Amino acid sequence: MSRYPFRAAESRWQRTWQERRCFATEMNPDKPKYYVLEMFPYPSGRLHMGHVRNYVMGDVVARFRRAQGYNVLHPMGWDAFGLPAENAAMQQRVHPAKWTYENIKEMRDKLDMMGLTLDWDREIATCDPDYYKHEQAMFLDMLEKGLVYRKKSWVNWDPVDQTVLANEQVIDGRGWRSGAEVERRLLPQWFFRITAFADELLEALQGLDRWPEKVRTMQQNWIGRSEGARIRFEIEGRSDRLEVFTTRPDTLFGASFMAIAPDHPLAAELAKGDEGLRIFAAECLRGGTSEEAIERAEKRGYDTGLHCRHPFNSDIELPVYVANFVLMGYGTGAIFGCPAHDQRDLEFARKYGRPVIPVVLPPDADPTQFAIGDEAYIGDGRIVNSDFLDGLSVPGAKSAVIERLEATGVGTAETVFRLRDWGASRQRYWGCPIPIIHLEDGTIVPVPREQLPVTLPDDVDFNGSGNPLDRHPTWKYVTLADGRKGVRETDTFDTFVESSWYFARFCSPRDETSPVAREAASYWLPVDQYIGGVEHAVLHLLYSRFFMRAMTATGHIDLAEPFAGLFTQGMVTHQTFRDEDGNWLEPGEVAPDNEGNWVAMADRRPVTVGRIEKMSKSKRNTVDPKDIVEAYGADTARLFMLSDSPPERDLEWTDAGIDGAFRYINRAWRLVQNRLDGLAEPGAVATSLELAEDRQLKRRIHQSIRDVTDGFERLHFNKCVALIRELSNAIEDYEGASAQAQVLVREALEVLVRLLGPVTPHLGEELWQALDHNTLLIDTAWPKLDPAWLEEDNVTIAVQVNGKRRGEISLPKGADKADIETAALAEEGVVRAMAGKTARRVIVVPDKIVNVVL
RNA sequence: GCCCGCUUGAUGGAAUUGGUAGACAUACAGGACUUAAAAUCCUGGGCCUCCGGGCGUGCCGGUUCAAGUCCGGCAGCGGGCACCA
Repeated sequence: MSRYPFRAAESRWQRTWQERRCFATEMNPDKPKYYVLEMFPYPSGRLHMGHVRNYVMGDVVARFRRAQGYNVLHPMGWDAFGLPAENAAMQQRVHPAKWTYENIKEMRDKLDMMGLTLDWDREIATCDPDYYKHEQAMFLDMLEKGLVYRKKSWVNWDPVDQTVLANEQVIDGRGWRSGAEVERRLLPQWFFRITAFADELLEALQGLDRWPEKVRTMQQNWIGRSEGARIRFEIEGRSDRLEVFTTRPDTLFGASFMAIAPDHPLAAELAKGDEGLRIFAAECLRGGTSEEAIERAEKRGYDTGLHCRHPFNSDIELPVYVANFVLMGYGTGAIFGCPAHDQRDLEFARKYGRPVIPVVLPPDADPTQFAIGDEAYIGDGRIVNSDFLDGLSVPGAKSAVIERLEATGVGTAETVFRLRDWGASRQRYWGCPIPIIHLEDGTIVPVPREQLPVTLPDDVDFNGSGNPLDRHPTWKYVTLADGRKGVRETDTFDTFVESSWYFARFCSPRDETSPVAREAASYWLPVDQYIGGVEHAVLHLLYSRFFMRAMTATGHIDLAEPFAGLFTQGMVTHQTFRDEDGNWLEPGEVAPDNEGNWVAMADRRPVTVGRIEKMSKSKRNTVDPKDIVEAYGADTARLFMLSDSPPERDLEWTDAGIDGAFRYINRAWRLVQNRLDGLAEPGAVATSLELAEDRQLKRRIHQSIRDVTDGFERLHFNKCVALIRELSNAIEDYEGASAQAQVLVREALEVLVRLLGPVTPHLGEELWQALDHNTLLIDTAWPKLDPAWLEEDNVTIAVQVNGKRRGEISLPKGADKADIETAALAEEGVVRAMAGKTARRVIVVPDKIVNVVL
């Protein structure tokens, strides 16, 4: 039994594609464009299965769209700045640049073995000054436009990585990379004013109809828009006011205390003269948020002794507390407490003996009986105990209060966002330098444009704590043209800055004068299909949406939404194994013994089969793509990646699965080899078929074209694979041998090979050549659907009696209702099930189903 | 706590607008070929059955001639956010 010689074939076709420069892309206004992009990798040097799944999906889309006649842009680059390079520098004494570029080379080679249609002419690495010089210039443009600013702020400090983290990088109070508990520090930082676009970023989510609902919801929650009112309370004995934000101004008459955050300016001021308050505030602020998850249940407060005056009723006394549950980072850092209608306020009021005054009466409640127990009432109802608001609904009362607040100058309607500005400074060497100079007199000036880029120094000492740039003996000292002296900003950008615009750079990757050439950008952007992990649902995707708006505001581009279509693929998972001592074992180190129990191959000791988890080095459950490609070929790996599991779900890696894919590759190859004899000439198409079996195969061919096309368009790769296998099975089962049959088989095989092309491109080329074509499959058009052949001659119609299937009838398609009913009532199983009774009603859905109701 | 998603054979999963549940695979069982094994090919199967049929898409209820699909409630699993005023 001969086998498909995949090793020779794959390297031969990869060489052919490369020699003919098949994947080099150019603008062509006469063709519709299609920009497909996978989230670019961090060049760790290791290509893992998650990458492979991601890039294979993108490649299928690229090849499919190309066959459909699109001018496809499918580039690749490297998210090359970041901590691992610096860590490697410290541990292995290798320069981050050297380490990074060596990894890039390594990963490029590994990617190439998958047979991807990447246009390497457009390759970019974000650590290249030719890339980041544009980023520095854009930063200065944004600074001029007020989209960048510097402010001292509390930051999340990662004590292990010795750097600042963005809020998005803090997970459960721990650094996203180091896992260390985050501390708070007050540092001057550069911020991107993402909040300037808060409303727009939220509104525009509506239009992203080719994004997963889930991602849009996550961004919506992250931006977190709340409508309410800002109210200024008079403080007895002081001239200043206490400003609060509330979404429930309708409950203003239910207020019974005020609370401010421990780090509120007023609290800080009072703490100077109040030792107890200072200790209390310090306790509240200590530590990360993770420990607080436990003590969260407890609401704690400190009475400042101050009192606020209720804006509409001077009889209501409002003592001011510093409270641990009020956050400085949201609203104004101060609230009025309305215990009856807010759970936190209720718990606080019960503890500190503040009155609980219901002001919203639930619709079905008895006004004389209603009282608040352990649970605040947060629903709608009729306003009571509230002076001029009595009798109004909640929304009605909101407007009425705001109107009165504005009339009396006490408050205003206000919308606040949970979203905060993006702190982008990092105290690290291996990042893009922030092009700023701090002069001796304390002023801060941009690096003069003609001096850009500010490049990183090569001679750096990585042994020491904090930022190596800061310790460099000479790099940071500068003298301006006018003689003023200063030091460079030694912070570098968060690496999310680079990834916020790389997709735009791919349009004109070598442009010297601008980040993106206008013409190229307007031709290629937006990205039509972006594919990557859902872990970037908020961070990278939100920053990129901001960056396009900021680049538009600074005149670099004219685009709001970078990604018209987004797809988030699932992870690649694998079974885990542990030995008796609890050590993780690699899949290659274990095997089932004769009784089917898993044992370690080395010493035959029993092994526990653990959970199926994401492939990771620490669990040792990874499979190296290189091993798979060497053993089975790239096409097998590609096919397996796309089979069975829907792409948005996790894919469990199994040996049985890869074997199954490998078997199909060989089977498809044999199918073509076995049919070559006597086959009609290339391109032949069967017409006017008489035999039923011929017509059936012809119909199957066109159904396959229709359904596979639809499947690829919706990225339903698993269904496409199943459909292609069905077509293979149909061709295998077809037994016709006439001259006409040889034409039909020729047509069927050519369609099969073209449908397979995006998934298994090397096999595709091999079979296309075997079918006597001297063109490349990569240059061949997608098969054309002829809807005329989709029509069935006869249709099978199921017949139900009282909703239960009792038989089926076969009739010409389009038979009229009366004929269908007659045939259905005469069907043997139907007659038996009716047992002599008369049908009360017969429902006929032509060509589909009949239901006889007794 | 709040928000979102998911739940279909032994397993991964199919099933446009409600219209023959289980496509396509994987695993398994039986057979063919072989000295033998691998590979390959063929056959089988949701479960139960007195062979008429009965029951089946997490559970309970509803709408409908007809529900995996729609509605209400519940449970389990997964994910996101989390003292957001």
